[in-house]
Amino acid sequence: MSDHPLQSKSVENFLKAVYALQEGDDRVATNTLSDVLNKTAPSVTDMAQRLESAGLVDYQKYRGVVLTEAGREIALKVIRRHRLIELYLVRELGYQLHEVHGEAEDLEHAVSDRFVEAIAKKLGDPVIDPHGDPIPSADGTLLYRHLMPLSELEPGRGGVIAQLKTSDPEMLQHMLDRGFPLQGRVEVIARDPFQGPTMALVNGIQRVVGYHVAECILIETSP
Amino acid sequence: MSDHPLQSKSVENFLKAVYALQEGDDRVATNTLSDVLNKTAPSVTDMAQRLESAGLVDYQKYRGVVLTEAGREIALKVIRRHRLIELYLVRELGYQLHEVHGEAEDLEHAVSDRFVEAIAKKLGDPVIDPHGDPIPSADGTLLYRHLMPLSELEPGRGGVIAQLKTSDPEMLQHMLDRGFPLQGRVEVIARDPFQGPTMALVNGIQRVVGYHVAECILIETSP
DNA sequence: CGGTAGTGTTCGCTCATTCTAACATAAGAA
DNA sequence: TTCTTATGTTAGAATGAGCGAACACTACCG
Repeated sequence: MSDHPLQSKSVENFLKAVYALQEGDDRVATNTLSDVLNKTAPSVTDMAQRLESAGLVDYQKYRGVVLTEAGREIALKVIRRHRLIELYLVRELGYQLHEVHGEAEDLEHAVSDRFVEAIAKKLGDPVIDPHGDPIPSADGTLLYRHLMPLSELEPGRGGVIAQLKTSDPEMLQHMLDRGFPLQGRVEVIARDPFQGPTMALVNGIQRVVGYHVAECILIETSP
Repeated sequence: MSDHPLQSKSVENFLKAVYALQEGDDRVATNTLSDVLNKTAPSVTDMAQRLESAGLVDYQKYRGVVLTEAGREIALKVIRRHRLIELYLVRELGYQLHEVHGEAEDLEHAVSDRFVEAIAKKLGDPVIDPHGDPIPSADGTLLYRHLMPLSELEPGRGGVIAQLKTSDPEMLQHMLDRGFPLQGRVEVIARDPFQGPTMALVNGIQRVVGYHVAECILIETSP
């Protein structure tokens, strides 16, 4: 079942990265992938060519890659695994939010479909992972929410913290340290210009956070 | 932490196999390993040489391998992982006994120490896995029990089924089908000669099982 | 003691994944 | 448009993991 011909850790990570970087129909540059995957550019080009001939991506010399339908399916499956595992680690095994990414990164390539569906069931078929990312359903459907970065919310506007968009454990920890937990009610008070810090009320307490971090705090806005 | 230089799936499986085959100080033949691991003989020799120079086994040309202390440590760690995972799958995720081996076989190479200790804790630091095998403790200690194969128990003698010593899901299922569950109280009634079937009472019900299967049903004997 | 059957090793290759160094192309500045 | 810098690609090599075919060693039989 999960023994497709080309299904190694590197392939899965490659497809996952392409999926993440490819908004809409934009082609993803090999060098961008090389950064994200921490591989040298030639390695990426090579993988792109191999996956092209496996029918998982459409690769064109000097023009980057896009996922084919087959590639997208695998990417979504891997993402489903990843996010379910993260949630499972938090809910069942007492992991802290900042610890789960690394662990899931390895496990997602080792678990069977049987395992994934067992934990999904145990968790009650969740659609949101502990970072607030949507969990693709088994058939590849994603919950859609219109979220805005905290950094773009006008003073006076507010909502609920819906997603902490970073896989860097340090940044995640920083967000929590600064008092921006998932599900927190937030209202922007002010923002300094020139990409300065944002001041906000979170659950009634005044908080401050830098611009680049605020970009990664996504808000489900309320009127 | 778990990023030792040479720690791949193949290495871990190799060490695990050597551990399992090496009773006492006997050297393990490369061809025996080649059978167990489902690899060709040259592959095994090759691995033996690589692990020799990594200091994990003592390999001597034409004389097979034995684990070094370092190799034994890794083997025990992998076995601990494997057995804890099996128990976890049964207890927490509703797996059937015959399903766990395969899944654990993959997961054991992907989980972190953090994960292993989290499930160990959740399970209450168990010392026996769902097949009745002892689970090595974190520092490598194994519960010792003196067990006898059902096939060697004289008629009239009995005890408790302590271990189902097979990793073949089919055989495992067969044992359960024939009415020999772990923890069952068993008393041998009779045995046919020439490696014939054993007749026994299990939890008061009369059961029959073939010789080769009875060899794999281990009994904690009572007087 | 010598020869053969069986066991174990070496050789030479392949594939996947990665790297560095050298080359090629595209795109914007002049 | 030409040139330069950015960005990408090929070439060539290494490593880990395997394989089949050919060779080497052991051990036992006579």
